[in-house]
Amino acid sequence: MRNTEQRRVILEELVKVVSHPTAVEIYEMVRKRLPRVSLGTIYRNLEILAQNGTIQKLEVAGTQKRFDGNATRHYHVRCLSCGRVDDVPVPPIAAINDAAGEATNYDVLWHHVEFEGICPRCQKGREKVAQPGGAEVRSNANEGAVRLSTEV
Amino acid sequence: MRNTEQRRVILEELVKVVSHPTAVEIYEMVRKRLPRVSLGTIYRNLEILAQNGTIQKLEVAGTQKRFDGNATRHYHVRCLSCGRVDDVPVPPIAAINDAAGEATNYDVLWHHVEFEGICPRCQKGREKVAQPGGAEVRSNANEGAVRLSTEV
DNA sequence: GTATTTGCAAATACTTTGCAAAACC
DNA sequence: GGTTTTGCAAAGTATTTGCAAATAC
Repeated sequence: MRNTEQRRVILEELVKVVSHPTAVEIYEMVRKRLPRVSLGTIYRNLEILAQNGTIQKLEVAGTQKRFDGNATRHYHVRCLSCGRVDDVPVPPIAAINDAAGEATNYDVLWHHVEFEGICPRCQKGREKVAQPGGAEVRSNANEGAVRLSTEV
Repeated sequence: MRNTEQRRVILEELVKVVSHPTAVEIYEMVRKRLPRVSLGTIYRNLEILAQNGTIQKLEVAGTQKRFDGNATRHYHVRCLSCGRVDDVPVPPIAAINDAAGEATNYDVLWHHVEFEGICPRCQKGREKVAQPGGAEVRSNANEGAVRLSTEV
């Protein structure tokens, strides 16, 4: 895999934010640094990076796929009002894979959890806002950004 | 809401199967009984029935939405090999909503769980089959079809 | 009789792909 | 220099919508 500027910038921008942007949102972010980048390149590279395990492609509710610069598996929560998607810093419950396997005879490998609710902003009256309020910078500050524990 | 034949047949066909068909699969099922039905009508009615709470629109991984004639909330498992989606007869863990709420400051209302693994058929060698093996009739037989307990 | 719903077709939304030129190693 | 990747544009897939005719109540 070649180290192209486009690929590098896409990854840098995605890792920089805690939001879970769509391909088009990433396109807008990258375009500020590489104005001639194309949307096709964004999609191609996000796919490659996801295959790689460098990032995660999220299959959350809604029409667009979202991408997560944190490749460690973790749960997500989606705001029913504004659509934003946040991480849920709670240890994944690996044990339920076995229970599901017994109940279905599937060989269960993993699971995804998507909580739904109302985010703190929307609780404070900013209701029915369609657009998530732009990309937020990833930080280690303690603004609810509890560290994810390792998978159980 | 009017009781049209199309709407009635769509619901009947959906409730009849344990698979979680896509709109196009439902279209094919309904078309056998109402050959002149249109795909637009299928989409419009599935949307109405889901709003209603009569059925569920599932946001599972993949490009197409799937529909579930069982409106009670329950978990699902998806086969990584053939793509089929089955119910997981395990009681939902309502308690984790609170944990997620505390961890994120969201007002968490509910959650969805999607297990992923390999279904019994694919374990037996039928690998890499793209098409789920057709609609299966819903039954109360004990072929793994454990009754779902009520939401906790 | 009137409002809802249908079938049809066109439009929309998101993502993928073909191809020649450019970039990487 | 040969292969991978890019930008661009066109195509593909899933879903939604406008509208006149048909249907339910």
